[in-house]
Amino acid sequence: MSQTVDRALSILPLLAEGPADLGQVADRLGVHKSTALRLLRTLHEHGLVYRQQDQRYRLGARLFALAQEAVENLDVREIAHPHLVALNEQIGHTVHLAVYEESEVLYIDKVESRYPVRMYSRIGKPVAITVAAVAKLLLADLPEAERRALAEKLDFPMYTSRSIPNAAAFLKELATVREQGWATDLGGHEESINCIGAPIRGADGRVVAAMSVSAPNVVVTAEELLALLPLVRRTADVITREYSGQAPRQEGRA
Amino acid sequence: MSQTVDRALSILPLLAEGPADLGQVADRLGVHKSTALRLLRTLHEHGLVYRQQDQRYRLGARLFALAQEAVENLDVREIAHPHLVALNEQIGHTVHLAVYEESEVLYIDKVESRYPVRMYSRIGKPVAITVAAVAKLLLADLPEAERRALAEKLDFPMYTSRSIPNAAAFLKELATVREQGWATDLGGHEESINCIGAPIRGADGRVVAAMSVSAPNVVVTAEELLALLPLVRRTADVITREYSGQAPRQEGRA
DNA sequence: AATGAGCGTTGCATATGATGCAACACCACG
DNA sequence: CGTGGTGTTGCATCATATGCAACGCTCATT
Repeated sequence: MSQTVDRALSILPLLAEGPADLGQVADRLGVHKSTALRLLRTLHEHGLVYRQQDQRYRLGARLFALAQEAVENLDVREIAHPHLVALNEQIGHTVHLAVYEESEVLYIDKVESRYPVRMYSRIGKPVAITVAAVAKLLLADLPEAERRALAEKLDFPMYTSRSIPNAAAFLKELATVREQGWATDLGGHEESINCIGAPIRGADGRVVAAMSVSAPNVVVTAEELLALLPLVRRTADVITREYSGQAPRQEGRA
Repeated sequence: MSQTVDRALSILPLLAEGPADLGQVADRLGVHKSTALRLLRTLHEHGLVYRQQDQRYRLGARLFALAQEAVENLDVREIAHPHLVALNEQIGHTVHLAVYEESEVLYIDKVESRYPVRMYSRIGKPVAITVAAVAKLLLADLPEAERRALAEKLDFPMYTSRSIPNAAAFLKELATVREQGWATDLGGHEESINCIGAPIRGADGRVVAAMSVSAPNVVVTAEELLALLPLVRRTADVITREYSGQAPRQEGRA
């Protein structure tokens, strides 16, 4: 809609691939160097882009700060967090919280199992949308049309032999998930990892987030993990109740 | 430099404070609603902004993805990470990695303590720049003029009675840190938390990052923590060697 | 039901502001 | 001491962002 802004923003994903110099940016944008320079300068002033010693540009620090603040303002996350921690303390495995947005599913919180300390950095990473339990839960609740459209658009990479192979199978799986109110991923993403998940709903009954528990089958078998399902669903329900409870997001700040 | 882009980008920090509707955005930008609409639409197309059901805008998912990719492209981080993990396994406390950029110091990696008492910090979060050990290390290496200018510009909040109170004391502390090649923060940010840190240098000898170990004094006393200093410094040196790696050219810094 | 207030949205005329050009400055390299 | 590759600046042109006013919609009020 706004050409100038559009061009400027196009620089960001470009730099996400790695640092680039002025000429490269100008070329990839298809604009004059001087134009690219002005855009980069503006991005720079806002801290979204940083210029390293060799004069090349890369993504800047404010990006983190923004993503940071954004995630902290998500009220589902805030409400859910203590419950996720409690669940984690009880059963020990990794617990995830995810939301759906603009054809992507992404983790917005994670509590690590007591295993080798993993990176915080997976938060924000797009989820394997065709196989993850949380993805199934979130997509299963989309309106029919949107669900169908999305399924058509997706790729179905065969991470493992048990990955969901195509749109038809995917839609069928979503129907099941929708029906039963919980979801699994049994080795569909990584051969040895199983997940079980349950939905968190808003006051209107729509699914606003999904949580899951993941564990490698060297630790617990799929059956043992499934035995935890009632506990997981109960946790999700508690969060749902608190989230849809009153109306704590009635007003922002002023 | 580019007014349109400038305005568009100004929307991001504004939304970081919390969701806002079109009118609010237009007001705070001082532009017509229709203008704000176009800017928001452009931001939306790039996924930086998301429109929730109530039509209000908030920061979008791509922001995470970008921050994600950005941090993954930092080579210091990549090289340092395994060493940080190893150090954490050896001593158990929380380990941080931070860089300086544009008058801010921010964490780019963190390995959690194995102890139940954890420190609140987040990757991407700006560090308390006047007191943190990593901040001292990074700032101590700035050119004289820049260091002085920055010190003048800073606020010196008294987080605790041991916080550094003013620019003069700060510059003095930086001189010490510069001299000795390591830094501490003994209860300067939170009364009960101590940190020790060491610098990581590039091939030219300039400090490119800083690492620290933090522990609450209910777990280890400051003296016990300081006893770990040689270990921390050694780790930092190993990272430095690997990072400034290939060309074993002796640096020209004295 | 009817009315109106408050919000987001659209098309359009205007001139602001973004653009590409060409010339310049700088550095590294031969 | 040139020469080719950078990044940078000032400027004339016109593309493009802007504000306006009118419209459509939803919701609350009567």
